[in-house]
Amino acid sequence: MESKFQPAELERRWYQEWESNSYFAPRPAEDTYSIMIPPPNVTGSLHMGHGFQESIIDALIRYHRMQGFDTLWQAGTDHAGIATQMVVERQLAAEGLDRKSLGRKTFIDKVWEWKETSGGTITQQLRRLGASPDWGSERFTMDPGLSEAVIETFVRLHDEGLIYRGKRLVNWDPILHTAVSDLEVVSEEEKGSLWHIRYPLTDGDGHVTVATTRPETMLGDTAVAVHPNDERYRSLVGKTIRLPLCDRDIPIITDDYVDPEFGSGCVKITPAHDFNDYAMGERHKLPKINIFDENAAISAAAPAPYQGLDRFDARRQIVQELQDAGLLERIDDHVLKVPRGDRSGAVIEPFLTDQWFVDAKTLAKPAIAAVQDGAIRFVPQQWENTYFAWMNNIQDWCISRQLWWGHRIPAWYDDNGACYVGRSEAEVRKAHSISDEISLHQDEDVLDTWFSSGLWTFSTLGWPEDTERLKRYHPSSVLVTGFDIIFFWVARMIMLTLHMKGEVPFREVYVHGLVRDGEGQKMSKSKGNVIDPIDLIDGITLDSLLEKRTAGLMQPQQAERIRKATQRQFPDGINAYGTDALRFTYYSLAATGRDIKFDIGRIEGFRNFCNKIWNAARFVLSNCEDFDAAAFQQQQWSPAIAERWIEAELQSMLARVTEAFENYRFDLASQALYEFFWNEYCDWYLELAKVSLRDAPSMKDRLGIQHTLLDVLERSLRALHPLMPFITEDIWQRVKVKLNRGGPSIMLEAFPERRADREDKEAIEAMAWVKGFALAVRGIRGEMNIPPSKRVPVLLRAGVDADRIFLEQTEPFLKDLVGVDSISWLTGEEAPLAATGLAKNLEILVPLAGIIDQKAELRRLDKELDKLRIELERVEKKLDNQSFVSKAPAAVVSKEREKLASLKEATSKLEQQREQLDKI
RNA sequence: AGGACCAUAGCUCAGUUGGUUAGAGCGCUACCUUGACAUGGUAGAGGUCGCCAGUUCGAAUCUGGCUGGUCCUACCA
Repeated sequence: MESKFQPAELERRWYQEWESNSYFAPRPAEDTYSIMIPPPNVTGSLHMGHGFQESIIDALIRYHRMQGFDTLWQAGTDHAGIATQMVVERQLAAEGLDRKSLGRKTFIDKVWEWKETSGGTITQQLRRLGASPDWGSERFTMDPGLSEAVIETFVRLHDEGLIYRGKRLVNWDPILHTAVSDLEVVSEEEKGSLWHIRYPLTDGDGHVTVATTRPETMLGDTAVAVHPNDERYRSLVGKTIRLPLCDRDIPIITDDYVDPEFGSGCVKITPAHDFNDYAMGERHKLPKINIFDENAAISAAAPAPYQGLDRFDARRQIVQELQDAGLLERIDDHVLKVPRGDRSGAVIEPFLTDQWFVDAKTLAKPAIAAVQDGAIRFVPQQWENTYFAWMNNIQDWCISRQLWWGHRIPAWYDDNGACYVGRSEAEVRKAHSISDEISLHQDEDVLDTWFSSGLWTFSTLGWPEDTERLKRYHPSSVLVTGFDIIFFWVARMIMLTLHMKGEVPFREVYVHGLVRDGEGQKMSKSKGNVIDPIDLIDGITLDSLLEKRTAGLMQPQQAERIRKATQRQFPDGINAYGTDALRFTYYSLAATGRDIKFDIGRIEGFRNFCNKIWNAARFVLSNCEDFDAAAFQQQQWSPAIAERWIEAELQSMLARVTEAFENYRFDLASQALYEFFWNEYCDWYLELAKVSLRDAPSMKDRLGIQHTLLDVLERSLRALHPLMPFITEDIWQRVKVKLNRGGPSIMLEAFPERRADREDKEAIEAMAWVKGFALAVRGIRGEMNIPPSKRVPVLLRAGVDADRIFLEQTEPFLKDLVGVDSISWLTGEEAPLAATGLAKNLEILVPLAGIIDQKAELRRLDKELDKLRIELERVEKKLDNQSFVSKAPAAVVSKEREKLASLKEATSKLEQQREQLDKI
């Protein structure tokens, strides 16, 4: 083995080994455990969020697989309607083509072609993470089976009246030319203006002033509204105004919605282009004038001079004309929220069109109940509030999209516009007795991507067929996802699955946080702060990183700033840390579902941990070359104190790890493993074993110690494996040979079994004593600057029986661990001049002769005494408090009393020692 | 506007039903290349647990308020 851990080669080798042997496939067992991957977009590449999420899923999967479950991790990808269509359209644009000139069929063929050739990037990258999904059953949301599930669901919901078609005001993306759902609209504050416009009264008796952020929509105004209690306008209510530039008369009405405090307290109402105005229009039966076309340019419904103008050009022109007419009272600067499409960035236009909707209110009821009554549990639980808040307030879901890439809506129209929904044209004709002479054409629209994602947990398992897989793996055990898609996906999955399948899609939802950069900023291409998980695994030079971060920016002027920031943060690029270190970093940061600031220092620390494991294994293997498993088996070896102790520590680690896994506390699991392996096994047990092996024990003892070294290492590797799959496999393969146990791969082995009979309190106490002794002597050595090469004698005084027993059990270790050449008890005679340390109340003296600076020792003692006295005072005060003594539980009080006695004794011992030292 | 979460060492974070001398990693200081590992070892410095009240014998932990930060939902034309 190399002296340094080199991850790259072995990661590739082992992954290939696992995959080619189908180790990821489910294996029959009584209990099942299943997780459906949140399907990444086929267009996507792996980012830190995926890395984090899939690492968590893989840990859960590997852990349960090792616990003996029939474990399925369902793999797959999402067709991601808008995102994918945009990618392919952009490519066509580069070739001077567009989808309309190609036609629907050719365009869709192109998208499929693209999906086949370059759509699998992300699944390849998933492999680099060591992910172990069942690749053999990978699904895509537009596979025939899944498409069938989509059509079946649509038709059934339609038959039940839960899907309907209607003309509604929807969010329209004028670049993509499609409706989008509320969730696909992001509103950010932007600087704008508030125009105050005079609307003259029809009777010529003055005017009212309305304030608006969108003057161009006045072309579609059908009323002006004031608050019913607003005295200023009371006399005008019922009159009409003459709408400037339009020569239409529109009424002045009252509505509670109007805030008299804002602007002039008088609002123009445009029912066809604003959601609030739409609602008001419905209340007051106002006409709706649609003044835009699908490009958000002015339509034929508006006065001729403006027709065909883009909305922003129209705005400029209208403002100018109002000003020329003296109707523009003033313009205020105004910050407003501008709604933009999350994909296109275009300003979203509320637009009246025919669309398909899901009656979400009806579906939400059982979905709310499922979480309320605990059929589905959120972890952390607080997310349930978010879920309820949205579900109790849910709006009907617009599911039609004016795109080509996606599941086409299974509805057909005849030439009279009559609409028929069915599984196919043939079914529709048959059901409605439509003869072949009558032509039918299918709805041009496709379904929102999230409609098919909503069926993911059961469509992937073969539904609507009643398959074995479906029976076996549904409902899934847990959904692992980010809070950002609770509404998009989680809620819709729960609604659709409960309704279609009659059961919950999953029993638990583990909601993890977002991965942010070191400063807590969201990682984004435009900020130039993205870290690619693959770069953390393989490393990247500064030049390549700069290239990557500044290429293809939407705002090229940001490039210089990004270069500088990147150079500052990664002056030497990024080192190659390997997958295991990256994964372990994710786990250590995965606490309580909060957001993660990704700190490069953490991964470096865990790379070092990998190296530590590697070198510990090197040490063990090189010291066990002559180990003979068969010979060991034949002996009746009873473990000595050090071996009993490390076994007990292993048990306690396993208990912590198991509990952590049950509670999705991957940070605690990783910490327990790290602490056990480094701070107990490496720091102490390997050192103890060195001593015992060197002291030429019997062959029986030698085999026993070697067995412990190998066996504890082997079980540690198995416990670590769900978190660090590669290094554990590589080392395990070498260790299992020595132990003569195990199958072809660590990933198929059982998670280490817990053994209550090996929780050895006595051994733990003995080792605690050893540690206390070592710490006391090392403390003296350290602060007295005694060189490590200098061996010192140690004298003991004032011990109790336990001290003598422990000393007897562990004396050989003590000498080596802390560089001591002799240990003896002081009996009666005067102690020599010495430095004093305490382990509990055992006095440990290191004679000063020729070694120690007396002044330094006095300083050291004073420091120790100060600490003791502060603590002593605190405890005394506590015990002097009558109400503490009478009200606190007896156990707490007696613990304090013991502490007091012990502190007093320690203080007086050190004081005596100090006095003696001071005299000389 | 409503809601959620966060505030602990220079930095990133643990601290599970109130009782520890408040911890870890990184960074920092000193010493050490001793046969697994300098991606290492040993010792050490560093915190009035954001602020103010309250409950309690006892508060980092519970309650209320305040300040600062992050985010979500809704939205004023």
